[in-house]
Amino acid sequence: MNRIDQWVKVLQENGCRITAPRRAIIQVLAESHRALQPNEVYELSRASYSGIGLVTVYRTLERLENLGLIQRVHREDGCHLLMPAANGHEHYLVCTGCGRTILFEGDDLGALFARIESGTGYRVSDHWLQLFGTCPECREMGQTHN
Amino acid sequence: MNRIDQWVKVLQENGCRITAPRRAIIQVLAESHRALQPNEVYELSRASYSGIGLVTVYRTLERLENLGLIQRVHREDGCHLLMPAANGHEHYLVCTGCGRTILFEGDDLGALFARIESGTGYRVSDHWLQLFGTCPECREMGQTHN
DNA sequence: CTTCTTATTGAAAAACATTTTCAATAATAT
DNA sequence: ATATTATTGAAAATGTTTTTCAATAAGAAG
Ligand SMILES: [Mn+2]
Ligand SMILES: [Mn+2]
Ligand SMILES: [Zn+2]
Ligand SMILES: [Zn+2]
Repeated sequence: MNRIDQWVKVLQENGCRITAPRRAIIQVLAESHRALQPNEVYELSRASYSGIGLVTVYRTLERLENLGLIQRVHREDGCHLLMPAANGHEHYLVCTGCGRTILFEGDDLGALFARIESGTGYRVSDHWLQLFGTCPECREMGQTHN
Repeated sequence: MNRIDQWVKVLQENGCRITAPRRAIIQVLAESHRALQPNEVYELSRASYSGIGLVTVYRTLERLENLGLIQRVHREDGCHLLMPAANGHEHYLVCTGCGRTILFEGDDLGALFARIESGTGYRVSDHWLQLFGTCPECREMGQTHN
């Protein structure tokens, strides 16, 4: 079962109606390998449903985020970019060249948390880790062009 | 030498003039233990310089950020909160109750980066790590009041 | 201290992003 | 088929950040 069908199913299970505008938005986001701004989602969605309104994009993004299907990706300039959500304990690695974003897991911060908790009196309940770097394609281009 | 004087010095060294509005803004930010929104900086600055304009706040924030004196703190809902910048390799730990933010260091992600690089072909150049939790004061209040 | 240069200021307007309102439409259950 | 009601897009409202511009004042120079 592909991601689009999964998302549609989740929406249906939560009493949402499946409409043409929503299908267009879901398709754009579910298949994107980089984080998109609301405005970009709007533009790209118009390819499959030209009559779509920007308002509907915002409303659908909110739904998808609340259902845990999409997630924010932060960047230096802003934090309103959206990507298919991570599964469980995964984090994003964002290419600073082209924006292509992949997921990774396996960070082990338990020891760090323990040390911080005993040293500061704070209790650590959540962490947010995001990596930046260069994807193979961008590095290759950089080497040949610069 | 306290932080306010340090910041003033850095500004002067970079050809900036020290004005009353700037002093007000610097004082607010340099002494804050939690991240502030531009609007909050504005309100708090009016205490020491009532005639200040919001525009000046935005302009000064940009300066301070460019000079590396303040830094953004990210939160679930937004990333436009500002704090005195970390020194070197430090990260923030934000209390989700009161917003009080402290710094820590000593995260060792080298092994993780190496594994990701060899596994994905990406090169990791930068990382953002931010922790969320509860400060001692908030935890105590939570226990007695709830 | 006085004069000069020019960075800085605040008001107002503009630009931009996001949310609310509302009547019309269409998805879904019956 | 029909009824219910979630969803839609246009328009207006809201909130945030930036730009424009003439007046001001900080700091350098004499
Ligand atoms: Mn993690
Ligand atoms: Mn680190
Ligand atoms: Zn890339
Ligand atoms: Zn707290």
